[in-house]
Amino acid sequence: MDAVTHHRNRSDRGRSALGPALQLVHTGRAPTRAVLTAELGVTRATAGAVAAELQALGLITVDSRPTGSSDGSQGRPSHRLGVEPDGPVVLAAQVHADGFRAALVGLGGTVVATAPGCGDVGADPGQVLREVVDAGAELLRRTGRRCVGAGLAVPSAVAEPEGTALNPLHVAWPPGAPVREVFSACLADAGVTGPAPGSVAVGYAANDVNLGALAEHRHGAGRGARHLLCVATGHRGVGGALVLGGRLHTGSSGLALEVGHLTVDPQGRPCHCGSRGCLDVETDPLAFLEAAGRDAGPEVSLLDQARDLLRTCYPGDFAVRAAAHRLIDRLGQGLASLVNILNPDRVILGGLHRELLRADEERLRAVVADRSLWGRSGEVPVLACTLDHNSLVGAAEMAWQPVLDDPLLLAEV
Amino acid sequence: MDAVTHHRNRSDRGRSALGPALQLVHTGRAPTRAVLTAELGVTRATAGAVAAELQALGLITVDSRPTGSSDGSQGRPSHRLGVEPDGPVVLAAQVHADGFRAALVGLGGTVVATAPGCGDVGADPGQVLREVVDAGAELLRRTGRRCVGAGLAVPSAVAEPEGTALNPLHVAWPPGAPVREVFSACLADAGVTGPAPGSVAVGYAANDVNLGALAEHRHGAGRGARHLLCVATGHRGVGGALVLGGRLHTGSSGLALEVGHLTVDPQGRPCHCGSRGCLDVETDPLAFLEAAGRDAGPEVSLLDQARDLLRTCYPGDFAVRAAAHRLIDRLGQGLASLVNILNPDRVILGGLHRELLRADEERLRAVVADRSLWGRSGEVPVLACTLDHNSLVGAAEMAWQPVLDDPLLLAEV
DNA sequence: TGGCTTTGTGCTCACGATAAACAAATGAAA
DNA sequence: TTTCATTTGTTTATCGTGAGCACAAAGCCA
Repeated sequence: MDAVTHHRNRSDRGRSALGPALQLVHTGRAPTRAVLTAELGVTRATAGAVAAELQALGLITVDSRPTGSSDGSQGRPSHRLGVEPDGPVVLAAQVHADGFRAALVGLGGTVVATAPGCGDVGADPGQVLREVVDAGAELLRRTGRRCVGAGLAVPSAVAEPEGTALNPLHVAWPPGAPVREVFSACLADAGVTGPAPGSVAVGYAANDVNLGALAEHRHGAGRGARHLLCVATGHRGVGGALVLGGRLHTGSSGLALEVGHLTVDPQGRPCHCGSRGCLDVETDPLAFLEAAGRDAGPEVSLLDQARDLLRTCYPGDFAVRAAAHRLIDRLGQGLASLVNILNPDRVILGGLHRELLRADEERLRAVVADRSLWGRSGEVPVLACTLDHNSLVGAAEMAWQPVLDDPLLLAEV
Repeated sequence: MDAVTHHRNRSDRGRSALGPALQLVHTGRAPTRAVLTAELGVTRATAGAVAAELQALGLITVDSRPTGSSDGSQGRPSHRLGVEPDGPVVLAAQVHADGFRAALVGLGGTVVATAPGCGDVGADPGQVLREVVDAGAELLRRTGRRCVGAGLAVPSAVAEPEGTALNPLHVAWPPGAPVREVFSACLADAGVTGPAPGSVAVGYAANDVNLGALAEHRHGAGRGARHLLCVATGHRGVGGALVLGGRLHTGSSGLALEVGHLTVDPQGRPCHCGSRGCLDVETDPLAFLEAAGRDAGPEVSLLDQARDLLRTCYPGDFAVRAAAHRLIDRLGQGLASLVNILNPDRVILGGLHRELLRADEERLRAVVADRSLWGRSGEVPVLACTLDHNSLVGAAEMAWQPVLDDPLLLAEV
């Protein structure tokens, strides 16, 4: 009853290099055991032991006989490392304006199976989350894979540590809905398992743009960035996210990067927040449609309408071109403000913002460079996101995180 | 020639708990050995060994017989830990609009000796830095203390890793001046020593507001904050800083928190950046003086003029009150934007902004709360900075950092 | 075939931290 | 005062992790 009180403060479990090693393989930064050795900064013996243990846990593959190995260099070829394709998976879920999506995602961001569900999302979070969790559980049953966690992406800021959706604008949920709690309850009801054998999964929930940023950082356009800023607009409003040192920066209560009310046009349109010219009302799909003089129809999502309009009519149609330029300028102003505040080494755009970037990269980059201190002293890389369902993959990343931090969780009694 | 290549990647030197322990004592979070044991999460034996080693290095004091110890609790009283008052010091330097300041600072943020120097700062960084370093070296000679590093605070963003002053607005330096290089050269010329015995100090240089934030976080109003945002205005323009997890967030190239061009008033005054209503031109001392209808005289600094005016005429004089309210509202808008982006758990204001906070706390807090998402769902603590020379102390913190990370540097051959 | 180069593996060893028993220093109760 | 409970410091034995080193293995290249 004496020393026992001490050694529980920090995670005493686990070889210390096990987690970092798994992350390196997971993100593809350790294709061979030799690279793993160098990246970890340990001896070959240690790296070998670590790789063997991860292999024994069923998380990675170690290919000792790389058939047709001819990477040019001489010397003994190194064992190739990879993610175990038949290893455990996590349940990734996403709720968006047009329904939900459930998927099983393995290490390396591999989407193993997907189950989309369409239709309106009602006012009761419990109902949708039950549907999406059940869909995920069905996937688990069908594939017979071991599940080691679950993550949920929602179109709202999620307050920490409460786990409540503060501003679920695109869905009819009540503000403050306890999404994480409800998600966890659904997981327990469906019998979804967590990292430790026989345990029940705890539900992780976070904002979809944040999770998209996390996914892009690990498997997409953000790989290798130390300070990654993501900005995206899906349906209404604008979301932002920041990844610092491989981790999401969610602020002290989960509400960081709520960038929608940055002023980007002093003479702009009035916003419900009381100000005018906010990023939210100046650069979202509705703003684009209205600036182009088009009416927003209810049949397809605003993002799809705006994207189609931009793709089909962009350089030619005068109104569309003017609208695009208007949004690009406003977006550039907002990005410049964010760059001045956060000084990221990379910026990634999603949703309609990605389309705007593709429409005129030069113009957007010029605005950002012109309006930011760093832009004037160097170049700020502004890129399009590359993953198809980055929010979903990000939800999976969040669910994988405990295992990535301590792979031995999988072997615990 | 094989394994030798490995074990230099990470700092293999040193008991791993030595640095964290010193930081705990340094920041006052470990007043006794028992608390140190708990904070480190190690056994009493380990904590004892660590404390003894730090004492042997001459960094801390371990008082085994606390005279008049009556902290109420029963049980054997714990040894009191403290910073060694006669231990090593660092050379802290600051350049500002009205001259420079040099000081010797010990652990715990204790200013041991100070040497101010007044007058205009010329266009040659080398000249001022030589003067300030010489003044610091003179202090070292007079006191006979061991010097283990040197840090410099400048009124400009400092680009990393170049160490150049990008926008030295308050001094006549050319933009891009290589301050760190020049500072290091002056230190070498003056024979200022570094952490390792016999070594020459390398110069660290950073923005003054950033360093002030670091100092407030460790020894001032920011103690215990996990995500600390500081905003301050000294002479012209506004500076910001963010401390995350005990470390300054300087962004990928040192230019984070350049908050001066946030739009805080769409109908505001034009700014040289091309926009209008920027935080820089709306909330700095000159803005206040002009809003109050006063002419800025050249005799004393703008900050002093504005502060005096606010302190003497605030609630009574109508023009002054209106001007203060105008600035408070603009500042609140800017803080709200930053709170939405960074979601800090504490905000600290310096310079004239501190005076504005003191003039009407309620008004400022109300604006921040009303305009920020987090403010509406909770309360954002907005506080005044408490340290007298926080930039100077912050420069010392920066210089101490290598030792705080690895105290054994002091004992190296 | 025999260098050369690079990587994997099997040992020993050093060292940091734990665990556990014991000693010391206080307050509270008898 | 004596005794006990409580809390902390100290000592010793022990263990686990990773380093260091020697050697084997597996490819290039001549």
